[in-house]
Amino acid sequence: MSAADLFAARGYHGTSTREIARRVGIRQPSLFHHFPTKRHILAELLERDLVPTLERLRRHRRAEPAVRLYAYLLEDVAALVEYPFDVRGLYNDEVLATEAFAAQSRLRRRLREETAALVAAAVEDGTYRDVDPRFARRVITGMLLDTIWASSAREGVENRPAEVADFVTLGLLADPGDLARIRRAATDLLSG
Amino acid sequence: MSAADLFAARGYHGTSTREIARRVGIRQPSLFHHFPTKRHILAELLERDLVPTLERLRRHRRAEPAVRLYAYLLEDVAALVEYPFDVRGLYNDEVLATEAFAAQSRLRRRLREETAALVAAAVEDGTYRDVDPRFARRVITGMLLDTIWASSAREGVENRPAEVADFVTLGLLADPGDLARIRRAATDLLSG
DNA sequence: GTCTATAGATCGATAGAC
DNA sequence: GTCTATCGATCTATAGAC
Repeated sequence: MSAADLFAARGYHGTSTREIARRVGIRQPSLFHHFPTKRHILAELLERDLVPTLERLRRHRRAEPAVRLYAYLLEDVAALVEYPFDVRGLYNDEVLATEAFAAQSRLRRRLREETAALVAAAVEDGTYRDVDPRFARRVITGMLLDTIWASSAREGVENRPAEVADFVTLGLLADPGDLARIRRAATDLLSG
Repeated sequence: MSAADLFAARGYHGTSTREIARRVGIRQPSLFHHFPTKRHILAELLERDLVPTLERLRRHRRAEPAVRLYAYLLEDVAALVEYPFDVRGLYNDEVLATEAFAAQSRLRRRLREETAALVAAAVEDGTYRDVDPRFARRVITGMLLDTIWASSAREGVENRPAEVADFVTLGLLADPGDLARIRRAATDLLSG
């Protein structure tokens, strides 16, 4: 569904149902046979992004927090780079605060909370230095979103997951010498 | 001018000239006495953000690259947090690629190039590890934009500039032990 | 499930009085 | 420099035939 690309590039209001329909190959009113309103179209696209992302974050529950976060970053960036549609910019619109997107907003809040909790746990066990988990969470989501700009800009995308995971981990570690160990544990987790 | 808040929150297309006019306290057609088109309104707002940002990046030309970048981050985040209007989301719309915004796109490209060049110089002199300067540039702009979300969300904003500068520098340094020295040099630069 | 036709609202921008 | 009035385009969504 390339409607997401339109929403991402031009925003919710800048994307007309006529144009969405044209990309799908039907006429504008035919859209309303599949979706009750324009908002429901965006809601489904958001859902299709948020659900697997949250699922990735929740994997490997038994691993140590810093390793889990590293593994999550590897998987998430890899997934974003290969995405069937362009997510960037999907989340920058005020319409998302609307009643119609309540379910998606809940998913998004949960994603944020659980990311911050993971950081907090790694601070707690001494692996990370004493950073504000909400600050770290914001850095991470900011990097993830901006990473996607890169993937469409097609610049050396192969090792980007490792770059992102390394950068974030280095910014958070109490002892930077831990990086190699964490990286190894995370890749073991994913390959095993 | 609170029109920027509207553009930032709802995107270019989601912001009507009627609403902009209402915030300014005049009627919609009166706007067109001050600006020839709606696009020129956004163009001026972009200009008002980009020009001082680029100026900040260019300060302290004689300092070493890693120190300059640290000082830039301190100043830029501090400025963003105190901004008279909300910049977040201003730069996420496809309309910016339009002819009407050619001048602002040039400014923005220059900002990106010079940031990447600063990173490249710090890699060159051995202060930073061997990261892709464009990747680092993207991380930095991603963090800066996402930082602003925090400022409007009003969560412990006082030491955010230092948090951002520390995080970015730690993610880039070849020797994390350099952080204290660079931080000191940068604050000296700004106070001196 | 797709179509044509169109309702009803809102958009950016202009005309012209004051 | 602000106003009222309004044009013409475009928008989401509905009605109803096939």
